[in-house]
Amino acid sequence: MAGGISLKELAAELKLAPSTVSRALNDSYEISDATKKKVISMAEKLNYHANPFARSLRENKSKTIAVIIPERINSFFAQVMDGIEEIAQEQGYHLLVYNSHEDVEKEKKIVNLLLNGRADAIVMSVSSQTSDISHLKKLHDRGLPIIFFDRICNDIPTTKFITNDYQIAFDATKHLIQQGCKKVAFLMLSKDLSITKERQRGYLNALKDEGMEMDPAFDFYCSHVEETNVKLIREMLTSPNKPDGILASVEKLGFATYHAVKETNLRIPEDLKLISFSNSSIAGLLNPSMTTITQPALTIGHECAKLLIKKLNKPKHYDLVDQVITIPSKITIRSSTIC
Amino acid sequence: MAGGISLKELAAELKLAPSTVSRALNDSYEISDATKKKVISMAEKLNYHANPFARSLRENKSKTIAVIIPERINSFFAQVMDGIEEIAQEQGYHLLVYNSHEDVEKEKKIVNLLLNGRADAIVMSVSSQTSDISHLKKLHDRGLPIIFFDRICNDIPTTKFITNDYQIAFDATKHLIQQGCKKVAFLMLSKDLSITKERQRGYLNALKDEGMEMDPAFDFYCSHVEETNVKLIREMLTSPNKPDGILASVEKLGFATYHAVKETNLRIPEDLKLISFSNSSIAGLLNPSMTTITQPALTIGHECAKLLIKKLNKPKHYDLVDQVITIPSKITIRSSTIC
DNA sequence: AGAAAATGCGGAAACGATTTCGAATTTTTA
DNA sequence: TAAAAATTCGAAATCGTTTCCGCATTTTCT
Repeated sequence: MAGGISLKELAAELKLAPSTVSRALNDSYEISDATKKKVISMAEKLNYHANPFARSLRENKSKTIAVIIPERINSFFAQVMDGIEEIAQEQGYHLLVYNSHEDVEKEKKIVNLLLNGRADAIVMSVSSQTSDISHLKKLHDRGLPIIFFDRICNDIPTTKFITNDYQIAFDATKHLIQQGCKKVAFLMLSKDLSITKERQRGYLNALKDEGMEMDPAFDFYCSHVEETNVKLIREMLTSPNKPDGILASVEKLGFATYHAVKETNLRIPEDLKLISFSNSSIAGLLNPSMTTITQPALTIGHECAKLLIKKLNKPKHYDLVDQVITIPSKITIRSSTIC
Repeated sequence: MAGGISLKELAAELKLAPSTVSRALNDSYEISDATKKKVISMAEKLNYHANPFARSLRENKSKTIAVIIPERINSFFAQVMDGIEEIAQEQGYHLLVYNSHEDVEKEKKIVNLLLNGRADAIVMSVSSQTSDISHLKKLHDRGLPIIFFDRICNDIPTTKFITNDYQIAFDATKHLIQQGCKKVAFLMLSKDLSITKERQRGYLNALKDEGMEMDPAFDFYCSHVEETNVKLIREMLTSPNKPDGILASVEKLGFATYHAVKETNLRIPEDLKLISFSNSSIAGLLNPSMTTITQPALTIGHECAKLLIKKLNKPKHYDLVDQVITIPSKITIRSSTIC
């Protein structure tokens, strides 16, 4: 820093030893209240700020948490980020944020960047392309605390936070069927994703539970290219064997369906009922408004950060045990599923 | 780090001096190719990673840029972030991200956090509450490079990136009038914001240019509380003296207007025409689809990062001269402004 | 061939904080 | 009042890099 003053200079100004000044600023019991006052007021007067790198070097911790998300323009991830930041900030932690853009190669690069200890811990949701997890294993093997949320890695023994993916997808599918859907399709990003597996399981079990056959054509894989998805969905919706209900396993596919329905003579909800995972407040603005599965994004962020910081503050007392913690979602029924 | 090996240990393993190893890894001309090879291969074998804090301490730079935005759930800011990250990553910079939540007190806290040199530079867009800028002045006076975008601080002599706020608001207002609007209202967040000043100027000048009187009731200040805004806008829209056109100066107010219009017998665009600043792809999904002013968010992010990194890499050769760089927006005409 | 320059590397200081160890002074205790 | 204990502070080591300075050895030049 340009005008920065060091501890040593501050000590000289006070005619004290650097060790004394350091202790005074850290409120050590070894220092008298009198000198503490002196030191603190002089520090303020001279605008002293401890160099974070010197401290990190010495203490071997950076008070920094890295967060890796697969996309930024996504209300769910944005809310989780807000939740993490809220807790982190009140605990004096800083956030290093990375966007993998659903690209496993980018994700690997980011992970490699974090191998040097720049961050004390990691919170992440994997990209939809991530099936090989050796890069994440390496991180974990190095002893870096890591927590997954939403799109988790079951093979890495640590704590994960998710929503009740299976149950809520089950409920959502049931809801569609109850509203009269005979042919329900399931839209997903990638079969490797933990969330698609669980949500798909809920979808399939709901079908089975209702004695409905499952049409393989309705297991609908999408890409991460918006235009392609819209085109594919539209093709499905205009084919002879078209579904009359859709469960979109991620927000972007819900919106893509609305896009696809436009320039089509299909009507929602009369011809097609739609329910989608989404945390966007805009769902209620669409016409017809969209029935959504809303994840507890802020809470997930809070819990991730709380647990991680507990672990970081007392490494011996807390452990990131290998478990999956579930925080339930809520279904908000709107016009896209009821005539 | 747990399994981390230090430069000294690596040097011992190689039977070389730490200085030599450091130079070899940094590709110094003083080291022969032979030993460079040896050092590099051994470093890879032993999984050596340079401690970033030791380096930062020594070099007095952190390869880190702090970004402060007023809200995260906002397609414009999210896109700018993506743009910044793209350039930053390819130049080896990390991003520390903070959300001020439109709260000037939070903004001050964040800024104070950055006074210790944790970040080499700052990119920011101020909160809507920010009128006193002493905290930002302090930052700048300390010599920390700082760049503003969108919501800028004219009183701080540095480079700022904005869009053609005046002109595009002028054009948008003209567009509304051309579509038959007689009474156009202007929705804004806070009068202190640089963007509202410019956009309002464009709006007012367009009215004047068309010989239209400006009704003070149509200068419409909103809060940052979503529900309040919706209520206020609805009241305006159902009052005797109601506008037939609206220019929303930020995305969230455009959406709030759609919300307000619901549960009202007003029709867009027949009774009310609306154009809003927005970078959301969902604008096209609304019914009727929303005419928007789309800012070059990604480009703004790119340019901020490029300039800042140029400055950081060659502090002597580049300066953050006191100027405002304008990158034009585009109006995307959709159904909310044409019958 | 002898001086000058270039090459290749090691030693040690420095960055700015924290902390261990120790010492001096003051207070308490017997 | 002498000894023990508590209080308060200083000197120096340490974290892991980078870099200034120095020193051989080899190469180049005249």
